[in-house]
Amino acid sequence: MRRIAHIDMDAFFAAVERQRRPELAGKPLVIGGRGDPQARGVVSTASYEARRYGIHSAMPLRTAFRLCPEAVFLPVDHRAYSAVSQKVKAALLTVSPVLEDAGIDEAYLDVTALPGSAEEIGREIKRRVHAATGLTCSVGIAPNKRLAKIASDLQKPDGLTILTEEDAAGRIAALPVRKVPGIGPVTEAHLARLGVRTIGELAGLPAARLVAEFGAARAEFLYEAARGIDERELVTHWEPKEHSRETTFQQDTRDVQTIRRTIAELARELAGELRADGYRGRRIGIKIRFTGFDTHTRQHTLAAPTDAAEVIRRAAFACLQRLPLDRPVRLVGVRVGELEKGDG
DNA sequence: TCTGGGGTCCTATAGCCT
DNA sequence: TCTGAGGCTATAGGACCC
Repeated sequence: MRRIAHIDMDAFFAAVERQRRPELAGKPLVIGGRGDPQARGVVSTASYEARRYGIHSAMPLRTAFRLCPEAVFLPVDHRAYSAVSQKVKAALLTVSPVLEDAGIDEAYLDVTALPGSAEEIGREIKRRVHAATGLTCSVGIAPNKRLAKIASDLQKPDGLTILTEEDAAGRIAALPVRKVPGIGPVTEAHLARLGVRTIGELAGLPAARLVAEFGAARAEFLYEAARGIDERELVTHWEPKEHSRETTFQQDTRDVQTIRRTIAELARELAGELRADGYRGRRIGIKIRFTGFDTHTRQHTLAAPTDAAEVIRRAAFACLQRLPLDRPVRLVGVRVGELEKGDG
């Protein structure tokens, strides 16, 4: 039987900000966008004090401001959080060498081979993360990744939750299906139309019904998720498949020159990033989001991979020609895919 | 009224080939 | 030559994640 730990940092961005600005202690704190609650942007992290006002991740900053005007709003400082994130991952690697990086504030650890009870291992993980960073995290330990992630979410902040093979099914049955990582608002609504709201009810749906409603691949995922089945191994090495840059205008624009200039800038930034990371890509794409969130993409595959701003810009402009700009534009993005490790 | 930016993966469709 | 099945690739869109 495997033993997988999922580690989730508590209100990570807010915790890092509070650590370097102790005067923020105890205040509702909202991290997101440029830190201007009147500008376009969404909440990346809300401190627990801010959550009491109903503020949560992905909420527009303007809405958060309306809910709690006295909250402190700060811009996202990705570099600072990445630096702390590296310390967290380094601390975790002292516990077990089998680590999957699952984002800036979470990770999976395979702790199967370690001696001691799950409780002891969980406490040791939390102790080492705190010793390295001064921050708290929530930990879930279970027989697989999916259950470990569900477990880490059951008690937070600063929680430790163990799910065993025997009690897992019983303890997740009453949870809403939304607690399963991979079930989002669309699948949740679809299941609700079938009268399914909890993981236990999902487990009651016949496999054939799932296939009819969701298609084979999705049905298999739902079938296994409902039963706590997950044989996926940890992914300990990862290479990026694409790089992209996008930006939302503070006000929607119909001005083609603004759109072209922005695409050119994004292409230049993207090229710099590719060169810094040592990648070249063959697939160049653009994304245009119109007023009303109507989003379109166009892409083109080059004969040879590139990391040159000029080549990316030209291909992006060619893609742009294929989209009629007949409405105000909210967002533009540039993407480079089919990446390969460049040789200079 | 609103709804970021960086990604991954899956699906549908169309064209081409055998 | 026509028709059709199935595989493969390129493209566009969408769901989901942090």
